[in-house]
Amino acid sequence: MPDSILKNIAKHIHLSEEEAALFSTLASVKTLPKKTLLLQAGQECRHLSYVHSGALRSFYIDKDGKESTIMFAVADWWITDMYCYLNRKPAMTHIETIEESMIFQISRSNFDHLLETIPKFERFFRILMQNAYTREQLRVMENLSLTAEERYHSFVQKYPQIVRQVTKKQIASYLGITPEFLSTLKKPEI
Amino acid sequence: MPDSILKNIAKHIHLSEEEAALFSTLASVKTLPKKTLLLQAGQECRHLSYVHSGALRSFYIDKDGKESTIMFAVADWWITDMYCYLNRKPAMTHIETIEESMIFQISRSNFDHLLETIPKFERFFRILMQNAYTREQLRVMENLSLTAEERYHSFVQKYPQIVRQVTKKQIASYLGITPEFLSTLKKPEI
DNA sequence: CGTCTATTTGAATGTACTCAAAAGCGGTGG
DNA sequence: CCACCGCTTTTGAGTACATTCAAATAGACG
Repeated sequence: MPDSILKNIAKHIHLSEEEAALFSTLASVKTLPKKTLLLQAGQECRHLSYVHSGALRSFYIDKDGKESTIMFAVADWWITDMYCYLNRKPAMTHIETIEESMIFQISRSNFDHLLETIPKFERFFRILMQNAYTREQLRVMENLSLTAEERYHSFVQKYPQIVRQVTKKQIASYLGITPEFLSTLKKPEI
Repeated sequence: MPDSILKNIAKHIHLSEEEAALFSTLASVKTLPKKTLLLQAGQECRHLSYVHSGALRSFYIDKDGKESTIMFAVADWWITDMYCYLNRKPAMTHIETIEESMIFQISRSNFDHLLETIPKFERFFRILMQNAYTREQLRVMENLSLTAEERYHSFVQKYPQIVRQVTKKQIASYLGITPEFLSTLKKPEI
């Protein structure tokens, strides 16, 4: 088991050897080929996933069949349908691999167990949720105040690595514009 | 000191008498008239506020002077410029009272102190952040997949209380549309 | 009552969309 | 290794949704 995920955790809390060992027993590794559907809307969302390598995205399909990308997750990111994972509701989103990916998964029951046995994880997930919240809030702010072109440039600047790993069509669906329109926009200097 | 805030906390964690008493010493009460500016963009964001009564909003003013409402906070909601509060950065948003309001405030240093002395608060804020995150993510999803009219109806259905306390102009700036356009939309049945 | 802001209405405009089609690119099989 | 297939990206014409600007009306507050 690569220790990328332990390093990710160590950014915010310190785990003893035993705690790290316990944690390792609660997470499982998976290697998934490109274009694998990890979660389907309507299903129970059983796993919180940490991306060791590769790239995934979560997306919503609306009543007209239009896809909206909710988030991308590349190396060192966490991804799940958080609302449905935490509240044991049927998933609203789909999650798929964009390329071959190696991930670590924590089931919902192991998540609860983790919080009970190692309360420090409350702090870890508090910080994780806090960062996710402020990131989403900034996204809302940009959606409200920037033009499509400005949002595109901001995305490229903020997430250059993601830009390398996903298609323009996927970026368009993240920004809330059509691929045709994205292609008319001035290309940003990277 | 009214115990609305202690009840809010009790929704997620149990505090002993002593812990509740300690908490009370770390929060301060304020009563603010209508249209009071609580936080100004550029200033340090020193406080996390819980709304006992009244209504507040946070908003961003972009380079063209356009206001975008980031969030409303009515009774039993928490509000601050979270990113700037947590990272001690200058505020990006303004926060003002919409009507006379009574709030409880926790300073950034008392926040840290609280987490250290009563670790249960890590859990409380984890849940608070988690709810805020999933709420923002749903908002992003709706912004991407719904028309302006659908978003308006969804807002009215989700937050009927907020609709009663704020102006249509403020709702328009939350939805990312102009007041003129909001006024042409079909009124939802409440 | 008078002033200030919010709300509504309408005309002209613009941003981003749809639809169609061509060009580019990557993966697969012969 | 290269030709074909499917998907992505680009380009363009016509359209629609939402904006800006202007002005009238309605409401709130001192």
